[in-house]
Amino acid sequence: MADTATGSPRTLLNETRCQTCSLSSLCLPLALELQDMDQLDAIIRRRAPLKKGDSLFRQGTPFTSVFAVRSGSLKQMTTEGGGEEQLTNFYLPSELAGLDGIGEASYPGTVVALETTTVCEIPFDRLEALSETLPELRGQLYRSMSKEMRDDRRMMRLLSRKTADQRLATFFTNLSDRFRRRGYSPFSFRLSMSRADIGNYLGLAVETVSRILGRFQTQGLVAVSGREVNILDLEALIEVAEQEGCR
Amino acid sequence: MADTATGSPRTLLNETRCQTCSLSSLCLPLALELQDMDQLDAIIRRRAPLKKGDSLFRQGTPFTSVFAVRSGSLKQMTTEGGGEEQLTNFYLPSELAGLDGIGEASYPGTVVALETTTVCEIPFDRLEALSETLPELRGQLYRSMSKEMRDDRRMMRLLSRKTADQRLATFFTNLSDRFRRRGYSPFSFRLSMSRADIGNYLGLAVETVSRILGRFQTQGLVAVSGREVNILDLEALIEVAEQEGCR
DNA sequence: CGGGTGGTTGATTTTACTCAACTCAGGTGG
DNA sequence: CCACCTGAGTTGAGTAAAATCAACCACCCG
Repeated sequence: MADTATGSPRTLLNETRCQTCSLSSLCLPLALELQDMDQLDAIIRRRAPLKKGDSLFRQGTPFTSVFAVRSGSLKQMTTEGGGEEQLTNFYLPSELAGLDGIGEASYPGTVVALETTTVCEIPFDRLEALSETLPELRGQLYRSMSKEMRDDRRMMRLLSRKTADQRLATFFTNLSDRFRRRGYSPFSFRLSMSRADIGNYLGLAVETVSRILGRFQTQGLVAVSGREVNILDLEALIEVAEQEGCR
Repeated sequence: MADTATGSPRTLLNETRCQTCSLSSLCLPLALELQDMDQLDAIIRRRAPLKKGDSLFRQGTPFTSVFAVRSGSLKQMTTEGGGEEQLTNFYLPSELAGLDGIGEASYPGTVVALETTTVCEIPFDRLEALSETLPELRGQLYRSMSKEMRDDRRMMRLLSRKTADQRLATFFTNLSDRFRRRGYSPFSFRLSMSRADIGNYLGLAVETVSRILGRFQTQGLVAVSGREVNILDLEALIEVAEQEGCR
């Protein structure tokens, strides 16, 4: 997705402050006054871009910071009892990774870059301290956390009640929506994750993902070529995603 | 579960203060000084007990408070697009319901009592205000939220990777553990939820739940009679729950 | 040019769902 | 007090959906 992200909304290199960041209206600064934004700005650490496959933090590593994605994308994975990995989330620009480590000694999951990705590191103790005097910031943090909880609930619903077709359709409409909100085309984008990632995330075998993508294609819902996606009939896709009483 | 909850750890009627509440070591007051606890205490509203089937709040109702369970148990459900209900959580004594509504205008789910249940209502604006001066309280709130996020992740893992057997085994070991932490027997308890609830929660058909319970019984893992559960071989149950590479 | 990864397609199998019948316990009302 | 009814739970038979196994393709990179 970063490949796309370096595109449309101008992502200037000197865009190193919340005030000038094109994502500020979606990210933590949302609802902050200019001067407050400066204060938040002061505690944020910019990091060297992550390369594809680099991990932002690993499961079990001491928890220190939450991270806002500036460009690119991340995936979060958890391993339990030495078993295989479960992919629990994708993070797009303006989204916060690491929230589920708050209050814990260590991160409960590993977060890895799916492509070249830049993030803002926000040391949590500093954020905590700052939020003591900035109610809006605190509120925003709560909002981010409870939003992630609601997203998790939606995901649980998807995993326990939806068919493979519905899962894929939901995945695409959800991505489309998130791109739209960020100012990118909701109809045409590049997937930064592999089919295996998608399958893992949606609780499906890779083969199933592939097959259903093929079917969607013949049905004229989407045009997929490798990781390039064109949504041809968003309405119909939403229809598939939400159709009920199928099982 | 309340049936059990009214039992062992003495639940006196005049136990109307956090300081004397047997759950304070698990609930929000955890890590608070005595005097701080008093302050929290002051904002908490006790409510008349809910009867089985009563709803604590309904999806779409304006968000005002979070609720700590004092005795009994709750289930949380969400309906999406007029579809059927998805059961997303059970709440036992000391656990907080409503966290996922924080920062939203309305509750994203409906919470219903599974049996006679008493709760402490904590108006969120008051909690917010109080947490401004009590870092420990704030931290505890963060911890509760991020814990729920981690539980959600575990649930997602369960729904997308585990077999029906593993799901049931996980469900029982998890319940057992939660009862143990609360001072009840980890081996013998009463389910406050129906088979349908369990199935809905675990993403399984009622019949499947029933069948697997039967199998567990013949395997000597548990003895189930109606809603009365005796765990006969917790080790083996954990084994089943965690076995990997089965699919 | 060869090896490897990521992706697709086909055939078969497995798992859990659906549909249906049936049991059981609790509650109600005659 | 008992017959009946209802809802919850169990059990069985057949089915459908997606997993697995296996082969194959295409692109990329050295």
